[in-house]
Amino acid sequence: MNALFNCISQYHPISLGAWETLSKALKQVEISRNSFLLREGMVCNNLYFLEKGCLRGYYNLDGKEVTYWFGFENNFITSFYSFISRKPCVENIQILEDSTLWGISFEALNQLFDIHNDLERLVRIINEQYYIRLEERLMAMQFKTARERYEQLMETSPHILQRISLGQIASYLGISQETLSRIRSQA
Amino acid sequence: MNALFNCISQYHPISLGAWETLSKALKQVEISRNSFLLREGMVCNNLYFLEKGCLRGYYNLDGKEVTYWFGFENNFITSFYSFISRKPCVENIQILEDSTLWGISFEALNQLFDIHNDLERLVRIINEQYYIRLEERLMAMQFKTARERYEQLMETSPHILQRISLGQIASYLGISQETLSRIRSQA
DNA sequence: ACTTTCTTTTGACAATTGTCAAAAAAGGAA
DNA sequence: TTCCTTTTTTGACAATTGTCAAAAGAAAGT
Repeated sequence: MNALFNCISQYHPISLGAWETLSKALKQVEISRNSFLLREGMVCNNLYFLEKGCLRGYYNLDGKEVTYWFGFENNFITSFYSFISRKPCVENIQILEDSTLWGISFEALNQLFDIHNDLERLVRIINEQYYIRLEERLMAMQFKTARERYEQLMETSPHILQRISLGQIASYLGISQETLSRIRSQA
Repeated sequence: MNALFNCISQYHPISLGAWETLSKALKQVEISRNSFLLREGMVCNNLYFLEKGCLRGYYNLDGKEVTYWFGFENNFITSFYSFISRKPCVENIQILEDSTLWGISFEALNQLFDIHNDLERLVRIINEQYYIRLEERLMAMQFKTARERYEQLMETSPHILQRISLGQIASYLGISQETLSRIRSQA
C-alpha cells in the first residue's frame, strides 16, 4: 500500500485523515497470469491501483484481439468508460503477469468524495494527467507512421518490449505483427 | 450564459451560490473568423465555453497544419495540456466562424474549487466525459480504416460536414484530403 | 458579371501497410 | 533433453493510402 501512497503523493498530497479513510476502503486483489480482472459485458465496478505485475485491456474485433492499453506497476486500472458510465464494458482486462492490485468500488469512491474533498481533488488531478497521456497517444496515431510510433514507444517505454509480446505491442500501435517485425529488422 | 448553465446542468447540477460565483468569474470573448484564440508557444491560461461559432485546434507538423479537434456550440475549449501543465502549448486554436465564448482563468478556476466543492465535482465529471470521448476517437484511429472513420463521423457528427472544409476534416481523420475526396465519391 | 482565391476532384504513380502461408526461433512442460 | 506450443520472422502479393500535379468547381471581392 506504500506504493499507492507514494504514487498519489506525486499527483496531489492528501491529508492523513483522507489517506486513512481511503486505505480502509481498499481491498487487495491477488490475481494470477492469464486470468481476467474484467470480461466483456460486465459493468466495471472497481478502480484499481496496480502495485505489482502487468496486464492489458483488449477488444474483440471481428474475431481478433485488439490490445489498446497495457498496465504496469503504479498505474491506475479500470475500464474507464464502464466505471464512469455504469454501463457494460466492451473490453477485457487480462492479467499478463501475476499481479497485486488494490481496488475500490465506484460507490465507495463516491462516498469518499463527499467526506474528503481532498480525495475528489486527487482523482480530478489524476484524471487530468491520464487525459494528457491519452491525447499524446491520439496525436501519435493521427500523424505518425508505424515506424515513428514504434520508435517513440521504444524511447518512452522501453520496458514494454521486455514484458509484452510483439503481437500485442503491434496491436497496441495499430499495426500488424508482421509490419512491426519488419520495422524492427530494419532498425 | 444560459447556454452554459444548461450545459453544465446536464453534467452535474450545481448550487445557485456556486453558479453565481462562477458566472461572476467568467469573461465574455467575442472573436471573429480567422483570428486566433491561442498561438503555438503561449501558455493557455483560460478554459472556455463556446456559446456560438466554431473553431479548431491544429498543429504545425513539417510545414503542414494537422487539425486534431473541432469545437462547436456547447463545447468546452482549451489547450488541455497547456492549461493543466502550465507549460507552453504546441497547438493553435483558430476561429472558423465568428464566435462567442465565456472564459475563466486557471487561477480563478482553482480558487473557485476551494470555495465551492460543487464546481470541482462538476469539472471532474466533465473531464471524465471528455476522457471517454477521447478514448472513442483513439479506438477509431487504432482499428478502423479511413472509410470507416469517415462513415462514423458522418453518423455521429453530420453537422461537421456542413461547417468544416474537406481538407480539415481529412486531417482530423488522419488521412489526406485526396483520400477523403475519393472515399466520398465512392460512397 | 468578372476576376481572384480557395477548395475539391481526378489521374498517375509510389510508398506503406495488410493478409495469408510457411518457416524459423523461442519458450514451457514433461 | 525432447516434444509441444507459442511467438516471431520471412516471402509473395494485394489493398490502402499518400504524394504530386493539374483540372474543375465554388466562394468571395470588385
